[in-house]
Amino acid sequence: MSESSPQQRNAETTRKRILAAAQRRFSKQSFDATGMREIAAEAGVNVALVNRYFGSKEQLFEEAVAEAITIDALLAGPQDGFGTRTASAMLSKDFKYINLDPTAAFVNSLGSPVVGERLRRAVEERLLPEISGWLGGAHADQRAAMIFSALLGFDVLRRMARIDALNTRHGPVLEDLCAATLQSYVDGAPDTED
Amino acid sequence: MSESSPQQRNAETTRKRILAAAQRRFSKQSFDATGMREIAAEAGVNVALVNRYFGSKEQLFEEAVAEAITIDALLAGPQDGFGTRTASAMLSKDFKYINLDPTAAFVNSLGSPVVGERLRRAVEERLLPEISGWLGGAHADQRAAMIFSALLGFDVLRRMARIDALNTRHGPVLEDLCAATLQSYVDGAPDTED
DNA sequence: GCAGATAGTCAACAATCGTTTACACGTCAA
DNA sequence: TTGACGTGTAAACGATTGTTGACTATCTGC
Repeated sequence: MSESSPQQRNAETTRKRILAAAQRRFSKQSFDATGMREIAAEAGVNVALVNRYFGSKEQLFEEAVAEAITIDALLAGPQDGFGTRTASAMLSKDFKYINLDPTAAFVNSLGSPVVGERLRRAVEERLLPEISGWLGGAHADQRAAMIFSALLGFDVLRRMARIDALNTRHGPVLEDLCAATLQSYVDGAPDTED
Repeated sequence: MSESSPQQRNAETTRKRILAAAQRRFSKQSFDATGMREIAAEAGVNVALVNRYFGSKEQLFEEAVAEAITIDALLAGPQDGFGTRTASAMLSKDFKYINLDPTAAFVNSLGSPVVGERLRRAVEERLLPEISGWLGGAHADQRAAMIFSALLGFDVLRRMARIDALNTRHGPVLEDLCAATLQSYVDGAPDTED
């Protein structure tokens, strides 16, 4: 391919190709795990060129995610039925609440590839069964996972990302919101035939 | 300190000291960002000894998190009021749903330090205001953050950790659970005076 | 007090990282 | 056609990584 069509020189096009490659890699691997040479190879250019256009790996990353972060699709439409609509979207095969690869761009952009499997097994084989057994009832596995997901998402934003809206000074409001959600997983097994 | 008390030799004690140091570091930094020499220094031993006791960095990590993962405290007590109780705990200053540092041990164990701030700002300054403005009403910032937290936690577990209970084949159940939660954030501003 | 085993250190390994410097190619104006 | 500028490459830099083999120090049992 690259030999038959020698790829005419164009700075702007090349820059975009590098940025797209960076977005793809950062969506699937952590910042640390992603190498400059890896990005350059995917873009079909030399490593030095990446540094030339973006200065450093950090600046490249910043530009890559800045362009990819938007949530427009989910906010299109009326507020009635948002929950149903979004829940449906969340379960769709290629769900994207931010561009490219959803949570990956946020969380997986941190993270080492080899670590994933280790943590996955610890959660799946030890933590969730514990909650699930404690819950009992129909769809206990799903409800257990939802509880852990609520804990996880909340804590990631509040403590890791230090989102101000989740600061302790808003405690009363947040407690009410969390309480209702969590209790609903404990009490309510949804009456769905599965 | 270490000169006045020459630290008598004890393999078992030293091993535990290394493991504790590893847990502390992995709780605060990513797997990649944490170096063997860093752990060894915190444990007060030579790098080579860490490899000698644990074989490799991966094995050390696995043993470190395996010991730290438990959720006992939250499951102690009746199911009535679990939501209220857990929500309260989530907001407490030193909340731990797994030992040491909560979500950090799960998510931060993936991740690069320099990346955190970049993502944090992207979410806080662009994503959340967008949702918040769309929501309107009281405590819109908190409700927006809760929505994103639900998205994040769910997607991390389902797609990154590939938790089986959240597999698409359980779609109907999960959709009901997610829908109720998400819609509650859209409709309901809790009637708390703040 | 003296082997011998165990606990721990030192130094170097090979690999990979992000980055930079020096150079070659391609294109366009004169 | 030639010079010059912008695009791209090649190669090496220094630093740091996880890991290993040879070595030293300490402790234990005789």
